[in-house]
Amino acid sequence: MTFTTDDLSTLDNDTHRSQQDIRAHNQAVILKAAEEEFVLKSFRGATMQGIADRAGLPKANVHYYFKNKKNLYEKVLRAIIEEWNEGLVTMTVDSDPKTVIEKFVRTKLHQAFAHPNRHKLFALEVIGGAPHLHDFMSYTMQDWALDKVEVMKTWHQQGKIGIKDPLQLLILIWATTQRYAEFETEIVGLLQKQAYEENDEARAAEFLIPFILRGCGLE
Amino acid sequence: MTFTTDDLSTLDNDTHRSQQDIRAHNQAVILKAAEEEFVLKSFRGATMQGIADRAGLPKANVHYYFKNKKNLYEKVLRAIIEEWNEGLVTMTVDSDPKTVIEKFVRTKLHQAFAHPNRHKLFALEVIGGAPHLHDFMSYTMQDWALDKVEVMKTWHQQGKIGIKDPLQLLILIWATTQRYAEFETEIVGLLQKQAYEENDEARAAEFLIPFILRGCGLE
DNA sequence: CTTAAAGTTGACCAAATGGTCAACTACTTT
DNA sequence: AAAGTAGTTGACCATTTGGTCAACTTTAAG
Repeated sequence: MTFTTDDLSTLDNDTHRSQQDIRAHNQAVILKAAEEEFVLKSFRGATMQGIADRAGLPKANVHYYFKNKKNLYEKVLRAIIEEWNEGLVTMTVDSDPKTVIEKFVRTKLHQAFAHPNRHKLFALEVIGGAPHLHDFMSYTMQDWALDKVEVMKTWHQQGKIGIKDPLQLLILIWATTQRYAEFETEIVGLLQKQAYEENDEARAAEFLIPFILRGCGLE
Repeated sequence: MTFTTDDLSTLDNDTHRSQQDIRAHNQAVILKAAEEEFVLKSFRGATMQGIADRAGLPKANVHYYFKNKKNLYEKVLRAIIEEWNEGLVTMTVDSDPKTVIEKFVRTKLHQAFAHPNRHKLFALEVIGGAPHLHDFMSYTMQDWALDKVEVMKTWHQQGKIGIKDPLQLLILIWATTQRYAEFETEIVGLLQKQAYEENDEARAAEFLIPFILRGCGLE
């Protein structure tokens, strides 16, 4: 898939458009609509009609671009995995723990605020037993995680970090960063706002990073 | 509601049972089945037939005890709110931060391991915009949270705690404890197990409590 | 300009599913 | 023991919804 979900409004409806543009544009519009609908209603609750309405297209047109609902859902999930891969931080035995951890937290937090719906969808999947993400979680993610755990264990042996059980640290970092996306509804309420504002990401980072570094015995 | 979901198998099928027992028993069986089905399939994806099968009863019998699907769902949600209320920790300006925070984390963590499905269902609700929990979150929860934030702000002014922005701490504690329930599938995989074992709660506590206390500048 | 290919869309269908109901059985009360 | 109440259940119905299709319009190619 080569299209993007950014800038969906570049092309006018009454201008002549190349078929390539039409494909890319419509697929992107549909994917965005589907993402919203799936987050709000979950897989079974989302309807093709609802997605079509959100995309401003007739239902049959959605089926023209995506074979069926499951296929569309899996295409939406793919974006999640791609973003996950972008968040990988290189972490070796020789890295500086403080630098690496700070960068990792900052990246994850930024992704959470940038694409909350993707994180929500990922969470919905995992909570429901990850039926569509099973392979990804059993291989890609687990391999990456256990490798990083080994690195951090070495750090601990070298006295560079005060964490005996790095898997728990990894879980904590994922939990605390992704939380701002997944529980947006709750947190926005606690902040007594209607939606996140620009500085909320910075406010979270300003709290989280020193907190986690202190927790690791790193300052 | 006065029945409980514990000990569903006390009563034999071929013994004569009082109608009171029958009611309590069947409602409990159905609620438990519904909880599982709703977690796995979400509200719309769960079917009354599926719940009935899981409960080992005909579908019409489920409708005999619960007016309709929405009603059943709301009854399941009620258990969540009740558990939430049990997790409240008294926290006043004069409390000892270390004691209170440790107890709070431990209680929340214990609830997460004891009733993962309830936490998953709560998360599903919040992610989907909390349509059924809106009042609870806007009043009960928010009042409690903002009150505790004020207490912790006072602690900070008194130099008893190194946290300027206690709301973020509250979010972090909820995130890290509830995570073990919500992301059970993922974490169990990372632990390379089929399911949590007895010591996994202790292992999480052993990591989390000192980590959070250090983060708060409390040891 | 003509032919082919791509995109659009209203109408339609089959399956799934929430909910009802009437007939039936099992308990409870007097 | 008889009458009344509570619980059980298969059969049924109306609605929703994923998916198809054929007729139609627009863009591309020769």
